[in-house]
Amino acid sequence: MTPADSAGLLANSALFVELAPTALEFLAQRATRLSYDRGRTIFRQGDAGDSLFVIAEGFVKIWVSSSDGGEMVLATLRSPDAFGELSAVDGRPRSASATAVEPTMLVALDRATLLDGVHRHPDVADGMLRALGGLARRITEQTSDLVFLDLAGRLAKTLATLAERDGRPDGDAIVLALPLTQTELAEMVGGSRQSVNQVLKTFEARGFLEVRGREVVITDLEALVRRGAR
Amino acid sequence: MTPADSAGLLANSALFVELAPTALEFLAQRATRLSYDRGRTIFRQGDAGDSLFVIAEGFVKIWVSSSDGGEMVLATLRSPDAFGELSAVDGRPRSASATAVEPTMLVALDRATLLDGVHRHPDVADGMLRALGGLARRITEQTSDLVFLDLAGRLAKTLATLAERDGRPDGDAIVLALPLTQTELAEMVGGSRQSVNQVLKTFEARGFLEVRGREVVITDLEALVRRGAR
DNA sequence: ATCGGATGGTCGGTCAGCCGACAGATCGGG
DNA sequence: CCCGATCTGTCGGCTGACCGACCATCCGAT
Repeated sequence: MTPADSAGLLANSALFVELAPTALEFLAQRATRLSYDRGRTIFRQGDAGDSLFVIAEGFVKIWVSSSDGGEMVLATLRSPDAFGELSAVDGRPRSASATAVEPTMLVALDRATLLDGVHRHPDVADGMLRALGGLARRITEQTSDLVFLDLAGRLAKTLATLAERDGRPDGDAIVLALPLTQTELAEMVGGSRQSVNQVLKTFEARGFLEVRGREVVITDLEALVRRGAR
Repeated sequence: MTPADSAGLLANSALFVELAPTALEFLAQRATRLSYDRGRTIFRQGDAGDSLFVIAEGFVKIWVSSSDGGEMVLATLRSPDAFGELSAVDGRPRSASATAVEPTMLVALDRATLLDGVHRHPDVADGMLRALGGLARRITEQTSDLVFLDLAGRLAKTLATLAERDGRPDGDAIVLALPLTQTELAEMVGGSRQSVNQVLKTFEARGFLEVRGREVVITDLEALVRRGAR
């Protein structure tokens, strides 16, 4: 991947849309490229590290863990999403861990480059501010969902969101070929694996979806959205 | 309150520490001042509005509500804390509501001023980025607490945090004279009023604290912190 | 001083969701 | 293509926490 490729990628990410070509070039020339095998850790909660990553290809999960082994998945991301913004912005330790769920290629920008970019090109600042704002909004919504919705509601909402982003239309239905196990799905909604499996089955019984091995075929998105509404 | 007073206040807030005098003046001259009676709504979730507020005096709670009447308190703030950053940064509707819990005076900066400031004074951009980063970190922690900690753990942690910020030392103990009802305390930790009351009593029985009407006297902060650790 | 609405304290009944356990299905590396 | 490891599906017991209900107390306003 050449710097020109990086520039094209960065221009796609929500962070740097509508960035002037000079600003884009400034960033692209200082970007580094990394690749990770399936299952590889990109960084760990508590680590030092100040890079921001933009996904060129692959699938990444962002998660936190508790001292007694529990895990919670905060987000699943694919190209052209970005992550690692927090440490890049404030220089403090990673607030969560990142793992490549599929073979993944990343473009990395370090803190110095980013701050430099912010100072030289105000549009970069705008992009970063919008990105952090979006992040804060998403987490806020996740927090209130944990309080206001029951497990089935949270699962319905999560599936509906995944369907919109990752779904492959197939007639009326939407096929979700997620690289996620039910355990990981459970960690996304803050529930146990067993309960998620059970809810999935009730959704199937009600005709909202079909579970086919690792695939979930959503047959009634409307109903799912309704079930996940507050 | 004069623009000079505003400048002094803004300089105190975490947002604009170490800001050059010229940048500070730029903001202070464009700031407006507002006051709210106890119980007054500052803005509501879903409203249009693009101002950022810095608290000059008083006590503000930030909260979200569900369609069926539930409420969750995301944060309680006092001088020189700031809020409303999200809409100020991205121009989208308010992600939460803000209410003055005590008589409150605010200094307001609107989106146009802020973006202008970001472009003219890179240090303003730094401050905003740090502020949003801190916000995202706090909410992330709150989310994982909701998943990993039980009600008693969340309450212990919340009380410990409040003690650090709002506590008045009294010998070995720390007196918390919160303008919060137990219902509001429950909304802060995502529990019911009755359960919070019950947990409070078990903490009292174990000698962690004493409940004296609206006041909570923390006698064993260490124990509380331990109970709230993951 | 008095009154009414808000707040605090407490009790059981009920239930969503956790957990351990186990069998069968499926996956993917060699 | 094979085999161990991982993942799915399901059961039943257990319990943290919610919820309605009720009374006592407090506080601010008249």
